[in-house]
Amino acid sequence: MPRAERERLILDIAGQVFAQDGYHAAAMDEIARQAGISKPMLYAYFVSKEGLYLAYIERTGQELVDRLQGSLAEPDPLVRVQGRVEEFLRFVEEHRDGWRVLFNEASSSRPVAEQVAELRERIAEALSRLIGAGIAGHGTLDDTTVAVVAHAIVGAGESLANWWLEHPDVSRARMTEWYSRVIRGSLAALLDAPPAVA
Amino acid sequence: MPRAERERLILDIAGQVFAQDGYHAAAMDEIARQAGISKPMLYAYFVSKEGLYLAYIERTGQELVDRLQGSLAEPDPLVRVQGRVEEFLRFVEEHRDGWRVLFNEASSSRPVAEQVAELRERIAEALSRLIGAGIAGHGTLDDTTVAVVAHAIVGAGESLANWWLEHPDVSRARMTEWYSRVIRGSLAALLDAPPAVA
Amino acid sequence: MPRAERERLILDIAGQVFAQDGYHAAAMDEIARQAGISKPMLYAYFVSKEGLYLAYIERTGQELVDRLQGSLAEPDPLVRVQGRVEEFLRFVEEHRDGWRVLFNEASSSRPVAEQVAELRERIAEALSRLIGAGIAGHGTLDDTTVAVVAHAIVGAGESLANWWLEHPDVSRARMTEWYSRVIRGSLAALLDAPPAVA
Amino acid sequence: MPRAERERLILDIAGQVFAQDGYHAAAMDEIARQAGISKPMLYAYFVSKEGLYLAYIERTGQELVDRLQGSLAEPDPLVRVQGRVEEFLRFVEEHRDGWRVLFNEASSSRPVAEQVAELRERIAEALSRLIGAGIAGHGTLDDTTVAVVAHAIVGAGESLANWWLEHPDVSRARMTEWYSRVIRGSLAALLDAPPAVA
DNA sequence: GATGAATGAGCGTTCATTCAT
DNA sequence: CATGAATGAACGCTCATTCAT
Repeated sequence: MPRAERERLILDIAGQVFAQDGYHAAAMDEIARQAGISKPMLYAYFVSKEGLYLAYIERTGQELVDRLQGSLAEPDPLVRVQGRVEEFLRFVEEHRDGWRVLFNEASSSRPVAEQVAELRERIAEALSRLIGAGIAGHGTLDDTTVAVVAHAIVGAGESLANWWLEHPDVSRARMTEWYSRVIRGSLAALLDAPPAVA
Repeated sequence: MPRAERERLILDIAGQVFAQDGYHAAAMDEIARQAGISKPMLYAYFVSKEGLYLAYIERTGQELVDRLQGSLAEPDPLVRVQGRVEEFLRFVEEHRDGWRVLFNEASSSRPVAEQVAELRERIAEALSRLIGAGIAGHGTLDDTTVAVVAHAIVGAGESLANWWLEHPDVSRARMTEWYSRVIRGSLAALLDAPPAVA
Repeated sequence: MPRAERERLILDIAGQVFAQDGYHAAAMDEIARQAGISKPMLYAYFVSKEGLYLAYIERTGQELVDRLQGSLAEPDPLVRVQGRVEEFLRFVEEHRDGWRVLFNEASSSRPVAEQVAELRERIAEALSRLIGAGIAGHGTLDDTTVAVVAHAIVGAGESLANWWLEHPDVSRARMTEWYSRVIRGSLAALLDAPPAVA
Repeated sequence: MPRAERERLILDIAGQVFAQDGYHAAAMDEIARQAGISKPMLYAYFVSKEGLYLAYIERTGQELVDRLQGSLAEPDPLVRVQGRVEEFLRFVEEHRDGWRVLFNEASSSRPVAEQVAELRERIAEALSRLIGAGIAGHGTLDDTTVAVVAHAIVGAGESLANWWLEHPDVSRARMTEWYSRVIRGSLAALLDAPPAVA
């Protein structure tokens, strides 16, 4: 089995275990066993438990970012927002483990927390660009305001996704509609009037 | 030193340590040392590490909930929202440790995770009631939609609070304004039109 | 409450707890609580956990020895043996806790083990004297042989008593008969012929 | 070193420590140190302190039972009894630690106490069978009487063995003779006449 | 390249024992 | 005289990590 493939396999398993047990409770023994390799191999591939965790977050986070940055070709901003939102919710649907690991367990160790924080930042930035493009023609927002609303939107999305995980009978379409409206409403409310000065 | 006071002191210290190291990495030895008492005392007061953690979450969460549920007397919903938001941000300002423990570290052990999840739920419900009262006269929202937007607002608030912690030079007034607008905008956008059906 | 009486009370409680939980698992906290006094008092009376245990063994053992050494007036050795045996079994019946503590938990700490061993020795010696008197006229046994058979008889009695505790429906009369026969038979067998030389 | 051999080694060491300190006072650290392995290995082999103790009791008890149940071929019951007694005393001689652990420390934890009690029962039962076979032709004893005398004999043996451990200059031959006589005498005395009825 | 076997270091918890009052 | 409050010292157990093969 080529190295890259085995790496992927291990990360998949690790994600499951991390999602189920949490970072600390997850045991390297268990991951190695489920992956069908020996513990020294695990260490050869990922150096340490933290390394494994970071690699998983990196891979999963990258995929999320990729989805969110997918085609911006769509001209209608409204449709564009809905498209992104749907991609996001698809990700949550398809990567429940990844989602849980990324957004339900920020803490753990310092470097892990930082990497997760950085990922959030990247997502917020990507979102900020979308917002910048989206509001063109409807007004202007200074950079800080854009960053803030981007974080608000990211946070709302996290929370909605978690709510959705516990209400799986709600359709993706409804979630998309709700989340899209929250986004549009938030933006509109901020464009509506200049923010209070400090 | 009377028992109640010492209890408070210990919880304060514990909050610091939990916020800094995370639940698992936090050591009872360290907490006892910083609190200036012996480990057996720690156990006499809080039974177990989990007990200590839960007590901290309980106390801190209760205070947050209290603040959010403070006087609803204000008739103008707009002002009312801003009042709540400001209370919330004050809490974050004054209880940075508590905030971190409550909202950056959901996982840990099962009972702990449950207690934190329950707290989020209580906040979302309190918010739902506020929303229900707030939109009276502007339209109607079915219960699910209210719950969803409540969670979106809670998530946005979490995210904004975390952003703020890393940009402490931004004034509370600006944060209040932004967050209030996000809330109003989200509500308005959902009232605007019926949500998509499943 | 006079000191002596309280001492007795404490020992009674301690015996219950020791019998139920064993030496190590028995907690001074528990004993103090059940005795209705504070822990420092417990220590004032008995110095240490071991001291308390030793005091209990001393008191209980003494009572057992006293019973075994009761009136030797009875001229008929057969009746005398049966009398002693019945006293012994009465003790077991009336002091189940004491019996358990004395004979089911020899080990624990070194000094405790020694005290229990010494008690056994005292009982065996008392028995040896009985034996010496009893066999007068039926032959002679050297001192070592007497000591050995005394220990055999003591051990048989312990074992029978424990068996009895688990078969409480068997009457004391039957037990007395059996044990008496074992004793007489053992003695007879040793008198029967000179023991092998070393 | 093959696993089985190390297992044996560890059990030997554990027996020494348990015999010397008693179950509770014996520390896993100490056992590991004396066995020249690390504590985690100890746990890998025996799961827990209790597991180690039970394994030791199991092994040692099994050997004792095996010895007691050795060849019954000998036709002469008198010789047969002496053979068994000698085996028993050999066991005590060769496994002083094991003897102490098995018969001087019943208590400890519940499962341990049960296992030791069960072992005693097995020995008494084995003995009961021997007795049943031995008295054939000399009379009859009801089952309860046989069980009782078996327990008496076991108890006498325990006590004699303990006495012997403190008088090591006495030869095994003398002990064998004494114990055999006690056994024969006890049986004879019970056969002699029907036991008193309850 | 791969692993079975091994461990260092640390954590939560308990309890006999003792001050300060 | 009596105690509530406090602790030092262990102990059982676990797990990420690494040699020796």
